Amino acid sequence: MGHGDGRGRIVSSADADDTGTSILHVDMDAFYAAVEVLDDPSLRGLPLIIGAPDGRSVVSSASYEARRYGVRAAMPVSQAIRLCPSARVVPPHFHRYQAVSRQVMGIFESITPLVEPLSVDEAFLDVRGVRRLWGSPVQIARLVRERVSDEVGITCSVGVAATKHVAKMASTISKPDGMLVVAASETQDFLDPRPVRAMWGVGPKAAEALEGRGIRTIRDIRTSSIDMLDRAVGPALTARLVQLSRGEDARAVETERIEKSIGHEETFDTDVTDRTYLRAELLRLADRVAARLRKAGWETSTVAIKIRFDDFRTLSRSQTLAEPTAVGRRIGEAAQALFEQIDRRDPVRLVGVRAEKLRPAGGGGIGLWDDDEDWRRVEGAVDDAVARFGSAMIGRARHIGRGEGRGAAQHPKAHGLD
DNA sequence: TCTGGGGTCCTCTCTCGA
DNA sequence: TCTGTCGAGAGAGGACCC
Repeated sequence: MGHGDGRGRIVSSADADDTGTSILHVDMDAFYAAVEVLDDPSLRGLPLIIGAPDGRSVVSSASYEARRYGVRAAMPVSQAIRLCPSARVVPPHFHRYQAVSRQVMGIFESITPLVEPLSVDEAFLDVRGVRRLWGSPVQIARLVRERVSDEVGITCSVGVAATKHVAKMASTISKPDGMLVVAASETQDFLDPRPVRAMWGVGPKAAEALEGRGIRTIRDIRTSSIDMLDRAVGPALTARLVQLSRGEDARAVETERIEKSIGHEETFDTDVTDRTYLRAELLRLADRVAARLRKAGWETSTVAIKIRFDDFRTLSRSQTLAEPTAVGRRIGEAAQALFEQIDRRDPVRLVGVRAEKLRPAGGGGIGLWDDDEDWRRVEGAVDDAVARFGSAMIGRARHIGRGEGRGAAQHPKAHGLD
């Protein structure tokens, strides 16, 4: 999702030179905010902040009207409201965004079978094989933009280039509601003056390390010594950045993506010291992970937990299981055992459980447990928790257990229940 | 003035066996 | 039998992406 506010936007004309290009990067403009406007047109033109208005939530997306005040994704909602007090804060509706995303991806797939979704709101398209059907890459980009606008009612931006990296940079620069074409022969001129931070894979830390050595533009990366780059960002990133800085990017548009891990984590409204409650949370998260594993037909052979303390220091622990499993109880027990290894007793703000090293289910997990039985056990655990923490928790806990809740979990202390 | 959630990938350290 | 070395794999932590 783009973080910019549209300043510095560059777009191409409809008859731009697209020689040597075949990759499109399509990115929806302020996607979550656009879907909210779609569903409630009275919001059009208002500064919108998509994020839970209470607790410790952060901005998931913001309309361009809000971005002009400095509001950015991943910023705490409280800070965003201070920057833009007139903004309307809208809680996110993720199921709705996924539904609109499916509609948009359907349009892409009706144009080319080579579609690689990157997230809910962006995708790469390889249009090499469909030129005779739809025309040149520029004509296809225009078609995509028209169809998304006409059939879905939201705008998108498209980068057209010879490689994925350049196409992605181009779409970012053309936002919102634009198209930028970089012909193969113009790639180096396009890349050279851009800041290192604009490169895919260069975040705040890498940018700081590079800029601290005077490496500020992509041209600087291209012309710096490998030794200096190595010292700044390490050999793996150096190799990648040097290639990208030359416009070399052999990555194809991949239509299949294999999940490598599945996890859940939750930040509490207020920090938690009660270890019994934290153990129960781990079990609940493990159940959600296990349910997703079974639904996807996977088993896990490694369970990892994440604990974030009140000072934001984060620990992780992981363990390889004797046997792969998709059973919530086994994952939960492993998570709880890992938790017991952590000596620190400070207040905890977040707990997470993740299943790693996935493999297709072949044995014990599936078949031993069905969802109904798991739910009976979850309901039983909820009843135990209610007995322990008070009845006011029951509605919230059951909602969370069924995956209906979202955002920060509620500790009973937050309600003054214990 | 506080810092979500769901992921992937990389680096470093440690352990273990050859 | 002891010591050193090397590679593989596991585990921990961090950076990055949307």
